[in-house]
Amino acid sequence: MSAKETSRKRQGDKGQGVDVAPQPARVRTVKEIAAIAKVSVATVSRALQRPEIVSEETRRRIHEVVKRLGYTPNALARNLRTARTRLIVALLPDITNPFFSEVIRGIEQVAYENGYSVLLGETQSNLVREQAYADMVAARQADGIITMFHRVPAIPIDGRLPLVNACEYVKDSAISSVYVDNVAAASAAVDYLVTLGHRDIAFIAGPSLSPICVDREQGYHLALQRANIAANPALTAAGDFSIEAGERAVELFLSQGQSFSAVFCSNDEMAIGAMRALVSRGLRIPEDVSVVGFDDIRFSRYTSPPLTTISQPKNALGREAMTMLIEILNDPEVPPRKRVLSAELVVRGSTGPR
Amino acid sequence: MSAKETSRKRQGDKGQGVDVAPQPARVRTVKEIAAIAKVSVATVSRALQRPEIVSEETRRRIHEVVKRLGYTPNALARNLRTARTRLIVALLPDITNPFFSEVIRGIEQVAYENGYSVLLGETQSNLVREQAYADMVAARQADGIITMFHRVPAIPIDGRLPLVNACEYVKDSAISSVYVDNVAAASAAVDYLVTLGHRDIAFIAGPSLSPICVDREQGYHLALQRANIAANPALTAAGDFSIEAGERAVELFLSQGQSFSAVFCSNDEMAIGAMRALVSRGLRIPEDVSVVGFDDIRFSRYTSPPLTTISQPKNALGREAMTMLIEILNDPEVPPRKRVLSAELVVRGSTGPR
DNA sequence: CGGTTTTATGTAATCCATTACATTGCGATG
DNA sequence: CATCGCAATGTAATGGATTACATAAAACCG
Repeated sequence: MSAKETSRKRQGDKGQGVDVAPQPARVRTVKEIAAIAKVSVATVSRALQRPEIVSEETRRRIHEVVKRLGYTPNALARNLRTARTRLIVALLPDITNPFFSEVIRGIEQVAYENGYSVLLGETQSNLVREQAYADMVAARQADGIITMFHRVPAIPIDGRLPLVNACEYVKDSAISSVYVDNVAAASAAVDYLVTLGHRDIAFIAGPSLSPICVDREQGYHLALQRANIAANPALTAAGDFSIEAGERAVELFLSQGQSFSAVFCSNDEMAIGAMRALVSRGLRIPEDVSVVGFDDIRFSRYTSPPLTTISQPKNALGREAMTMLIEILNDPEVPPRKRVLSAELVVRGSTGPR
Repeated sequence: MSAKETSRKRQGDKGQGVDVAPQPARVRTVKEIAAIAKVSVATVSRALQRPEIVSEETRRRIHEVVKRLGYTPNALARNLRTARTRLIVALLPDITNPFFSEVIRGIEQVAYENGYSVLLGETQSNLVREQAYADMVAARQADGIITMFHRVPAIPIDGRLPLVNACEYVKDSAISSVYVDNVAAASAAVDYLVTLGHRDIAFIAGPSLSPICVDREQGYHLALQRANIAANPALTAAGDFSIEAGERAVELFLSQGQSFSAVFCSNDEMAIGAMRALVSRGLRIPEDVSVVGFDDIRFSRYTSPPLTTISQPKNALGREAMTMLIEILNDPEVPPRKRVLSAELVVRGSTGPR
């Protein structure tokens, strides 16, 4: 390219006469396009933004130049001027967790339908990272943010904040959230185990910092109460949503000599870990122990036996979250709200009669 | 806050005298900060960018105002002016695929060490989406891009392009890539099966558009050749990397009455599907059929039996990709290069002697 | 045909921060 | 004491688009 340039001492030889510029070859701007197309910058901008208000002839000419030179408007300049980016950031603690992927798909569908793009940020539950991404909104690099964990980063924007909390929720009523009724879902799962005749039902909890986990535990207790079963505290173990945590919990129960015929887990990954630990101890699923998970991630269909679990409406959660965010973006006056969806039990092979 | 505001009819009562402005409450700009701190905009900018060149006293005053008003500089304006964003976009076809998550972690580590932030884009192998994200670079919303699929979107930036292709590669030598030696890895996997005494080894291929899949297939054939085994074309099936594809492939082999004692799969998810199909037909793993995957995703450790697979250096792939991208960003002159890492076989329970 | 819209385009202000260059004040040096 | 250098700060240009407002030409109308 630079070789070509030096050899092009005599310019304007490529037809058209004088208007073939010296081809500065660097990055293009509206100005250049305007000069080459022999119109003003305003017209170029219009031809690109609202083609219908530019005359057929001019529009064609401008588009030809734009295409020929491979011009892409500088989005920073545009966004600076218009004070909007049409970008939203979706934050999730862990992209590995298949639960989120469908939620994201829901977010992206609605975003796309409304002319927004979605960028993902993985926070690894790290407060600093959560804040760093949230700052993008304050710094005007994104219009809004959807968070999928139980903390809400501060966004120092006066007026209300363009944030929706999805899948989780925080008590603060100023924060819009979309999530499922975890108490109802968890108790439905345990109800089902009770129906199957189980009475010694273990529970593997999730991180207790997260309100949804507290709710799931509450649902578990609620169902036991309804069935007049006294909860055995030794049959509840704390976990952190990982496969390993599920394994450890079961090891713990077994090593303590606890007897139980069913385990309800706060998420599918822990259920997978639990199943693994049970099998490695020679127990059969579901003949000896029934296992129920929560979330219905894609892999839960492929465990052996396939996992009975609570299926969250993942796509709907995402769609709803994005819809709410767009509402907020369009009208800062809309009050924050909590939207609660319902989840349903999916019975597969990991549960059976006692 | 708004309640407080309305009650603050008489302003300036909070000490300091006249300089406590009427609190315009809208978005802050350097100008406002400068006015309140009684300095010029240049000094404010300096106090924030290079504090050391501003006098102790002034710096303190400015920082106080910045903090008090919750001022965040407009990143669009900054990036526009400085022509860099310190943002890079990492594109992956499918966030569900656990293979990528570790790669991304590697990317983020190096990015962070160098002051960059990473935004993720899921393309779902959709050309339009790939291009849309890539356009962010052309539009100056991001400095560079790492792609994790086998197509390279066009980025109409004159000069070289700030793009690194990771995990996959394209033939084009103008594109920098980081990937593993798939031929060697695949043949090592098959060599191992041969060592175990297997001779009827089936192969489930990945998308043939992807060069790495072609390489894996080539590795398979290479190993067979080395062992003087004639390849049976009926024992090769096409797949698309999904669990379902693995199931279908095995169903196909079995329904055709093919006899085989081992299956080598182009990725772990297909291997999981294959195992599932084998088990549901009553075959035991590894007693009746050995299964080998590729990638070593997190779940492969938790299948039953645990999957023998090729472990890609996922973190290193990510780190290396980001390192290369930073090199390119720092010096546009560095020539593109292909970096090939090696992968190793991890033997677990899904393989056994014939 | 004069006057009023409408359509197409241009001029210049604007968005907000960064930074080159200019200015000021002060201590150091000869 | 004049001069120089340096430190601290200010002034104004700049980045690249969008768009309010202005203007010119064309279309319309009675």
